[in-house]
Amino acid sequence: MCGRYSFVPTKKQLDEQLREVELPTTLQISFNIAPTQTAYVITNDQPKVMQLMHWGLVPYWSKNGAVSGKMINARAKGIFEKPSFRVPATRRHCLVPADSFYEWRTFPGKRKVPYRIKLKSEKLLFMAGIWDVWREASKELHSFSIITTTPNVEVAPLHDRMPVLLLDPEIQKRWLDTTDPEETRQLLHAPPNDILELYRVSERLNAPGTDGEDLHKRVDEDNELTLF
DNA sequence: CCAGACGTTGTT
DNA sequence: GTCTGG
DNA sequence: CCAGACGTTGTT
DNA sequence: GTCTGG
Repeated sequence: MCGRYSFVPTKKQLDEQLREVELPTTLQISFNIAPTQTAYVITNDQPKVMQLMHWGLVPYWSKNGAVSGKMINARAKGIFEKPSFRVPATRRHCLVPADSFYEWRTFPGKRKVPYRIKLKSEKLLFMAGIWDVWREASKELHSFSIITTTPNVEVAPLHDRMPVLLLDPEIQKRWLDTTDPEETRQLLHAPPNDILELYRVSERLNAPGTDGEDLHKRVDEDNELTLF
């Protein structure tokens, strides 16, 4: 699954992977992006713009337009059958840029230990997303959801879900452009093995609202915790 | 027909 | 908006 | 995802 | 235990 991630791009990553996108004058970065917060997405509607949207999809037919954080993820399997996702899955695709995402392991005593997962290649990740816009009177609320699938071998020891990663620029374009359900389905699969690396990070990450570069620092494994 | 839900994950 | 349950 | 709240009444 | 907020 993906319930927390980071967007702290290096200049190299911006130059190489976001050069076709207009960047805001002040780029909002975060080591700890949590559900309901705003984060950047690149949509099929405006593929040259980084748009800030709320994480946690609010369907266009929502009664109150509340960002609940309930729909932060959408399962790839069955996405067209869900009333909340059917329209976005067809014609509102987006890319969710990230340098890493996080997963937790829970230990007896309820201790939760976070791990950072990133590409070995040091490239930015583009997670597959869907977006929607809710309108009432003059109010507009844009929101998105990250699509999940079964994990590859690196992530499997931590969790049984992970975000769909669109690794190739051509695949990223196809994701934004397609409105064909069959092509959409085909693009939503687990990534190949051996492309990701992961390491333990500080439990300071657990509290939503904390931020800072120390959240990306490696933490040595405890002997007391048998992890792998 | 109308009312109410519409989602995912993890844990036991 | 659309589907499910009663 | 995790953390933190979860309630009412009466008194200061 | 379960819901809400970030």
